[in-house]
Amino acid sequence: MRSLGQRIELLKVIAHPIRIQILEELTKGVKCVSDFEEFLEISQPNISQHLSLLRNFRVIDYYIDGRLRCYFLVDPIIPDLLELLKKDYPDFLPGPECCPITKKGKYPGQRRR
Amino acid sequence: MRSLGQRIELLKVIAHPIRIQILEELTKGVKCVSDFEEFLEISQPNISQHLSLLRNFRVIDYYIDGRLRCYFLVDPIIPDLLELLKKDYPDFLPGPECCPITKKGKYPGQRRR
DNA sequence: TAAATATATTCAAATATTATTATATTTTTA
DNA sequence: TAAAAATATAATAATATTTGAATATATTTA
Repeated sequence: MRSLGQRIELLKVIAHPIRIQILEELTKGVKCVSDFEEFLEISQPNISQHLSLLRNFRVIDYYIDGRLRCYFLVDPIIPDLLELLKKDYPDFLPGPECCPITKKGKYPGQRRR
Repeated sequence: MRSLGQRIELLKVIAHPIRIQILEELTKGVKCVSDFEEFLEISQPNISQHLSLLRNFRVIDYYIDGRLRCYFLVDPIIPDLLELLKKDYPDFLPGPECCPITKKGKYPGQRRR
């Protein structure tokens, strides 16, 4: 199991609009840098920086084909995580019994003092 | 379904060592601020700051019991997300066919030029 | 009603993340 | 072999996040 630190690290790595799009794309298969240039509206160096960050955290890796770098997913949690984030949920969990709209209620734990 | 922006926002909110611990604790039930003080090694104002951030993003809410504020989970994705992050996975996904250890291979997409 | 308790708010300082710009590297092609 | 193509790296500037310190608010208790 991932440590707390590793879980946070992973979340931080994914929590970026460019990187999450890169990962979404890679769940569909191998892609090289210029493939990303086609749909990401940022500069090539910036794409490379995000790819290299993802690689440093072992989320993706690449192989070389001539002058292309072909990137692919490595961390197996990624597809599940991206899918879960897109899942439909009700607006909120059922509130605790003691939680009326008035925001008044009784504390369920041991009361101190 | 959450928009891309909402998904990122959610990930960023969770991707913090204190906040993820707060959320883990809240999956077990209602907790007030001084409950958190017992196991988080940070100042009370700092705890309140994180709680208020979580509330601003509609991840948690609270009700009032006298001078206690009793916090609880609101966003239903949280328990699933925290559970997924703790799930055991193999070290990596099976690599693409064309990816030997040598990092050499053939690009599977349309080759440009 | 004054003191104590529980918690929140505000602002500034410290730190971390991200984007930009310029340049470098490697491989292929003419 | 020089130029073009594909990509990476490094340094800096811009921006966002986090913490710390001081203080404020509301409720209960003595």
